Amino acid sequence: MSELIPPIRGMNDILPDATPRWHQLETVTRAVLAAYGYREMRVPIVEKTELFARSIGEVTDIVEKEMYSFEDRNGEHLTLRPEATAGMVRAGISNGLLYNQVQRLWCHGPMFRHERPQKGRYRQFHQVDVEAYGLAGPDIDAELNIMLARLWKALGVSALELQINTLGTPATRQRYRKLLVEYFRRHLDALDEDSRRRLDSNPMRVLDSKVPETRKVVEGAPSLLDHLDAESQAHFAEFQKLLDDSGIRYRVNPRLVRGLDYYTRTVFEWVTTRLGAQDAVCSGGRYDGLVELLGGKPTPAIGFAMGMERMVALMEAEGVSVPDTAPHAYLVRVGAEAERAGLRLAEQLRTALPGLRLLVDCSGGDFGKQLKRADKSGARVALVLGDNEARKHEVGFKPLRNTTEQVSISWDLAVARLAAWVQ
RNA sequence: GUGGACGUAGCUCAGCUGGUAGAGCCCCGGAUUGUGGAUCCGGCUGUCGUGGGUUCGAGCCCCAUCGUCCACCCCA
Repeated sequence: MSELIPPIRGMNDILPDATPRWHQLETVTRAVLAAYGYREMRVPIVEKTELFARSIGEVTDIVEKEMYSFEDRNGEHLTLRPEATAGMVRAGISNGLLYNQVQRLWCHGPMFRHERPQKGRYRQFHQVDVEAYGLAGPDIDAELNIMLARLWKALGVSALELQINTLGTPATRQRYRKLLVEYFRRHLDALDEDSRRRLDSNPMRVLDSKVPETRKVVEGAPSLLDHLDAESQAHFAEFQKLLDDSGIRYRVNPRLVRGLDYYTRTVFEWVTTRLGAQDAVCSGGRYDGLVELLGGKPTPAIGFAMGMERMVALMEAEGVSVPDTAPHAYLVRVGAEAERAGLRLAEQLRTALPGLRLLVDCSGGDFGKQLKRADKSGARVALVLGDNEARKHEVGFKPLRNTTEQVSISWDLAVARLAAWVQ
């Protein structure tokens, strides 16, 4: 044997036992998004590095130390996307989708961040990314979360809490930032090292600190909610009213600060207590300035990203059942005539019954061996074909999950029997 | 990037104060030459993560390295 080539750290293979769960998540998500008028778009996984640097923010952790960046053969600086919004906006502008138009769009696929892997955090991970463009009012903010509440219900998960906050306009945020920095500077001694560092790079993140000492200081800090401009305040109030109307429960979390620079006004996060430290399953917010920042016409926008690995983990944790993917029937063949006839029978069944999952034993052996495999496959029934049956155009119909006797029936009748199990 | 725990068969794991590697599951064969499940019998599989070092001798001790997990940081 040759030398083994190991997989890349933090990048997972999603194995056949796991894919039914992923399909379930994708299928349900697709249906809910369609019900709200969202259309799928597919964009490249690689973009120019500049796109992410400009949109996410030069001084964010993502851009400073987490991106998979490289030079291609032409010397262009490219990056594996660390998030989807920048590419979606770029594609929207490139293709004229965002000019004076309302668009409800979504995409899904892999994202890449060079972080230390842990539970719910990987270097290649997958997101469903949803974006609404051209809508400035709080009703779309609310609708997105109403839609998410419906999605959670459809997926069968309940251990999620909605947290909301507002960051105001860039102008108010800047003013507030100043106040905040001044306040923290007065209490510098009480701040931990990380928080001191953040004071220069991203002071609002200090509000999110988990260090007890720092938390005490944070409690006395000025709140952004008290320094909002009137319009942002009204927007946030209306957003909450609409959530109330829909019976969506939420908690205002003044410390909720998104890590990406482009967020404005409404931000939100659906969190769970069931997944350890990486508790945010879905989060997003408004980014009214991003389209313009990337060279488009000023366009209000709001969106969110759902972490698929985290959602899959939550579904597992909550014991959501997975659709059965075991074969409906397992065909065993013994004898030269039966072997040939069996393949014809299998094709007839598949033609007559779209959706039928039929496995033909091609490993050989006597009836005992093949039936053992039939049982292991999880099939409901074994179709038993020997030369005797083949000559008479019949097949043994042997239920494997109850004690019903095997019967010999015509091929046509086999179609009718199996039809009941195929949707 | 920081800290801690852990890497032994395909999987889950045991392996004593350092003495030449084991169990269960899985898989394969048989009991059962046209019939699965339960039971019984037999069998296969190991760069002990990798590379060094200490030692007469290393799965065990030391160093380095890679990986996994958990937490920090950050975030989906």
